Amino acid sequence: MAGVSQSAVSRVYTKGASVSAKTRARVHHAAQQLGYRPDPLARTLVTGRSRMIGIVVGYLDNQFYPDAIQRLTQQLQVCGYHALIFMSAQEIDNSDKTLTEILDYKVDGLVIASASMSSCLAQRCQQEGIPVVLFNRSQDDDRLSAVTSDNYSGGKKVADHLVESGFAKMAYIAGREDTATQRDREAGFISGLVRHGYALHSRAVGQFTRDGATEAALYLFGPQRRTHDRPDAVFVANDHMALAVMDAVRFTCGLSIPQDVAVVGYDDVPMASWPSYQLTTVRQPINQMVRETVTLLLTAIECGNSTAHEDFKPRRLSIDGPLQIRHTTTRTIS
Amino acid sequence: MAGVSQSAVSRVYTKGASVSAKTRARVHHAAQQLGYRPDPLARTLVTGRSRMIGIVVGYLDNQFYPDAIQRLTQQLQVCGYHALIFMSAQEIDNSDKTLTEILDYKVDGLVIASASMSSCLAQRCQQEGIPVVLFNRSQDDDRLSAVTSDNYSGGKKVADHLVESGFAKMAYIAGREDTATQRDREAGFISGLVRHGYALHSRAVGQFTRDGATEAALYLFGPQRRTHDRPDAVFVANDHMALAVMDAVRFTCGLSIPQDVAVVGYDDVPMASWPSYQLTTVRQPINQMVRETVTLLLTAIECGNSTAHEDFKPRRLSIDGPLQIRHTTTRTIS
DNA sequence: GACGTGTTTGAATACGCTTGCAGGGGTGTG
DNA sequence: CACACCCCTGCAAGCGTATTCAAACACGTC
Repeated sequence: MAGVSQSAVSRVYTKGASVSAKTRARVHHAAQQLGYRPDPLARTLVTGRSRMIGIVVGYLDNQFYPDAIQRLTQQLQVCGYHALIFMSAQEIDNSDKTLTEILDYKVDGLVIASASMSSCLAQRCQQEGIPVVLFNRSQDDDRLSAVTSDNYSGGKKVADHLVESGFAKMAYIAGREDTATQRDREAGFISGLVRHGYALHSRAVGQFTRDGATEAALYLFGPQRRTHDRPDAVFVANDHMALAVMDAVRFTCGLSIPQDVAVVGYDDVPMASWPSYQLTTVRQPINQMVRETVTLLLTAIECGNSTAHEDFKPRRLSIDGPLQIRHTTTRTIS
Repeated sequence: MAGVSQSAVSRVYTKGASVSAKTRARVHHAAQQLGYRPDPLARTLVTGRSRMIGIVVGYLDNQFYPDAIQRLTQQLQVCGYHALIFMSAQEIDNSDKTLTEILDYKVDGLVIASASMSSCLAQRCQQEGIPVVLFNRSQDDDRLSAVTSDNYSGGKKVADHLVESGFAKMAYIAGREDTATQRDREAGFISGLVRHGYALHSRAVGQFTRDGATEAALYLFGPQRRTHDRPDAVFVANDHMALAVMDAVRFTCGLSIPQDVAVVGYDDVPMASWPSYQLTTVRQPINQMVRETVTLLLTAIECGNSTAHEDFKPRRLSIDGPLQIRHTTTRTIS
């Protein structure tokens, strides 16, 4: 040491502590020379707060998630928190192991962005006293905070656009049926169609996976379909699947987009704007969603810390996102 | 407590400790009822080992990295370690902040997969006593372990394939010039060309970014090029850029692949096999690379733990990967 | 029953930090 | 000068675990 007691040192590195300018300078100087830096782990041990936020994510194939993780991480870093990323394998028996792992690491809060994570799991975390925010995923249980884009309104916008563009036989390719995200997008879409006097022409399920979407596309547009029985537009529950659908439609079914079929996705992942796809899609306002998620989570953390952690009301935000119109729905008038 | 001392409990949860079957049973039973589980943080505090591995990555736009992270995480989990992911913003002044953050979290080891991380940073970590393995990235400093695919041999295979397929005016689009990965791929490619009596026709730099690659493609294939001065094949330093090149070549330059230009990439990311691209590329044997990386790292950790941590020899592995031939280089004989 | 051997066990200490508490020195007021 | 008051500071008690050390114990043997 160089001059003072150990508690003085601690206070230098604690935000709201009272230290004279003189000792602070001395400590800083000594720390510089010794290369000393306070150990956050030991700090966690005594304060109970780790300044780590867990991010639970299912898979990274869908470019939307790497993108979201990247922004979440950065935003958290700005607020002095660090992200701890958990990959929840989609197997069910594993989810319990994941849970205990998360609790082990004493994260201060949790962002769950994985549709494959059982819903009770989130609840259990919440009950253990750590705040949870669902990201791009909602749930019936309204004790959980959630941030999503406005899926219902998004679906509706797609319907409006397709009708206005002159398409008539609208199909839908669904994600996993057990997710609210999927339900809302479809409900919005169908309600939009109905409002214009249309009904859903046909439907298939793609499970949010590329393979599932490919299969669904083959079902809707494969050679077994007669031309008059074939949809002339399809809304796919997310971009990850929509890109697969475009590939299948073009290269397996030999149809052209948008002349034979219009395609619309949801998310506006980077690839959607690539020249090979030029996919019309509903943009998720990801920056805003990330900001809200972090705000919500940190508020809950502060709140739970200062008082009994029951007084914080969970909120469910759904943020409106614009329809990004690109080539897959713009018919060249011939 | 239910019956025994605290040290006994500790021993129950420590691997090589001697506990009678009776106490073990009693402790387990009590733990079950109390919902007790040992706190890994407190354990870390006293043992100095956290069972966490840091993964440093620059950006996730290039699908290769999410993919790698996913596999690394899983592989580490199997070995009882957990991955802590650090996103190093590419700004230089930030890298120092990143470093201290990493050291703060007392990771047992580090995988660096970010080309944007200054090389001295890795060294400093190494000097602090935490083992480092470079992933998909090599370096002149041979005190650092590294796992890469055999970039030189990969480049050579590309040259062989292009020559054998009858292409003659070979161009190359480079990544960031300051990376060994880039240098090796180019050197292998050129040496391969030379061996067949060819020379590099032209060259541009894409900086491993999509925008950079687009620009490079425009330089090589834009309208200012006369047909006779235009390459008929281009090897791009990675798939992420190669996809951008394909888009630019097709949609901006109006050329067709592979009739006007053949394109080859490196990595074999999932998108390379999508019907829209069908990109010929050198496959990175990612599973094997991940396995080796984890093995190397864990060995170093064990080693450094048992003895003075200087006896572990850094190793540099480069694993051979096959050329995946697809449509972008298969000229239909007309 | 005494003794040696090997296995369990508990008490004590350390890990690096925070924080409540009380004492010490300064300042302003009566 | 005495008093109250406030700002700093050091002391000491933890936080939940691993680990050393010596004591306790079980068992087999002579």
